Amino acid sequence: MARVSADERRQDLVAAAIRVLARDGVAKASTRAIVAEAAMPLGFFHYCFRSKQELFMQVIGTINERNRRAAIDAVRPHRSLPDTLRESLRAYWRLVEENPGEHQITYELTQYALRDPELAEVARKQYEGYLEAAIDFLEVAAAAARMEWTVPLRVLARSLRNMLDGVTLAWIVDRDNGEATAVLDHFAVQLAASARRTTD
Amino acid sequence: MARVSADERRQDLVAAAIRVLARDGVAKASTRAIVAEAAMPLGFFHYCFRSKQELFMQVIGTINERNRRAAIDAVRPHRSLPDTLRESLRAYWRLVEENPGEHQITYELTQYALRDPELAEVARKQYEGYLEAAIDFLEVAAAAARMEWTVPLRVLARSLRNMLDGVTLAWIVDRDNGEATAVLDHFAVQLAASARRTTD
DNA sequence: GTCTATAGGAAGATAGAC
DNA sequence: GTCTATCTTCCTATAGAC
Repeated sequence: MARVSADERRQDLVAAAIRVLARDGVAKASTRAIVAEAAMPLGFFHYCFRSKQELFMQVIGTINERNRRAAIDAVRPHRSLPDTLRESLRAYWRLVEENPGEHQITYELTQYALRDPELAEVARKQYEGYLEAAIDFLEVAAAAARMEWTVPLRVLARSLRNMLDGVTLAWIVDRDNGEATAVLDHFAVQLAASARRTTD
Repeated sequence: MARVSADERRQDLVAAAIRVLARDGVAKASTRAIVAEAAMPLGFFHYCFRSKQELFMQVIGTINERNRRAAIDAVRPHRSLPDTLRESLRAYWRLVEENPGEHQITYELTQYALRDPELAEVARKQYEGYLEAAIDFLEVAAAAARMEWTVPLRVLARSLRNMLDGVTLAWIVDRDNGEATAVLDHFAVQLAASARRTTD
C-alpha cells in the first residue's frame, strides 16, 4: 500500500462510509464493509479513527453540512410570498429526488445516533441547525414580499421543518413523487395564509 | 426448562423483543439479547422462528396493530370541527408522551425494514394503513360537524400523517412537549380552514 | 508516522439429544 | 414435539512490524 497521510485516508473513509450507508444501510455499514469500499486493508480503520463512533460522528457532520448548504441554495425569493414558498419547497424537493440515498441515511443515522450517548448530542445539534435554517428562510421569504408573519415564527419554522421531515420520510417508504409534491404545494398555501402585508 | 408450547414461546419472544427494542434500539436487539430478556436458552429462538426477520415481521405487525387501535381510540368527535381536530390530535399526542419507546422503535423498525427485501413490503403496508386511518378520521370529523373538505381528502390525510410523523420524530430528538403541542394546535387550525359548512 | 497480522468475542443459524 | 450443545462467520479493536 502506498504511503498516504492519515488525514487523506480519513476523508476517503468518510466518503466510503457514506456510499456504503446509502447503498446498504446502517446495519451493514461495518468497519470491514467500509474499508472494502475504500479499497483499504482492515487495519487502516483503527489507525485513522479511534472507534467506529468517531467515524460516524464525522459522517453525520459531513452529511449535515452538505444538506444545510443545499437547503440554503434551494431558497429562491420571489415578489409574492406564495411563489417564494412554493418554489423553494419544490427546489428542496428536487434535492431529495436527486439524492434519495443520502436523505434516507439522514433519518437512519439520527435514530442510530440517539441510541449512543456519545452521538446523541450530535443528532440534537443537527436538528437545531435545521430549525435555525427554517427560521432564516421564513424571515427572508416574508421580507422579500414585504409581508410579516401572524403566527409565532418559532411555531411556523417547526411546522415547516416537521412537514419536510414527514413528507420525506413517507416518500422514502412509498416513492410517490406526485403525492409528496401535492402535499408540499398545499403546505405552501397554508403557510402563506399565516402572513399579512407589512403596515409600516 | 418447563415444556411449553412453541406458540406460547413465540408470543413471549415477541413481547421480549419489543422491550429490548424500546430499551436498547434495533442495533442491540440481537437474538441473544431477546432470549435473555425472555429468560430462555438461545436455542429456543430458531426453534420458534425460522429467522430473525420472521420475528421482526411479527414485532412490526404487533406494534402496528397496537398503534392503529390507539389512534382510533384517540378520536373524539365534537360539535365544532376545530374542536374535534385539536382534541383528537392532543389525545394522540398523549399516547406518544406516555409511550415514547414504542413510538421511537416504530421509526427505527421502518428504516430497518426498508433495507430488507423481505420486510420492506410490511413497512409499506404499515404506512398505507396509517394513511387509511387518517382518511377515516377526517371523514368522521367533518361529518360530525356537518362540514365538508374543500381540498382533496387524499392531500389532507397525507398532510396529517406527515405532520404527525414529523412532530413525533422531532420530539423523539428534543423531547420538547410544549413545542410539539404548539405545532399540533396550529396544524389543527390550518386544517379546519380547509373545510366549509355542507350546503345540502 | 504508516501499515499488517492477529486477537477475542458476539453474531445468526443448525444438527442432533431427549 | 421440545430443548441443548455447537458451528461458522463476521464483528470491533489492538499489538507490534516496517
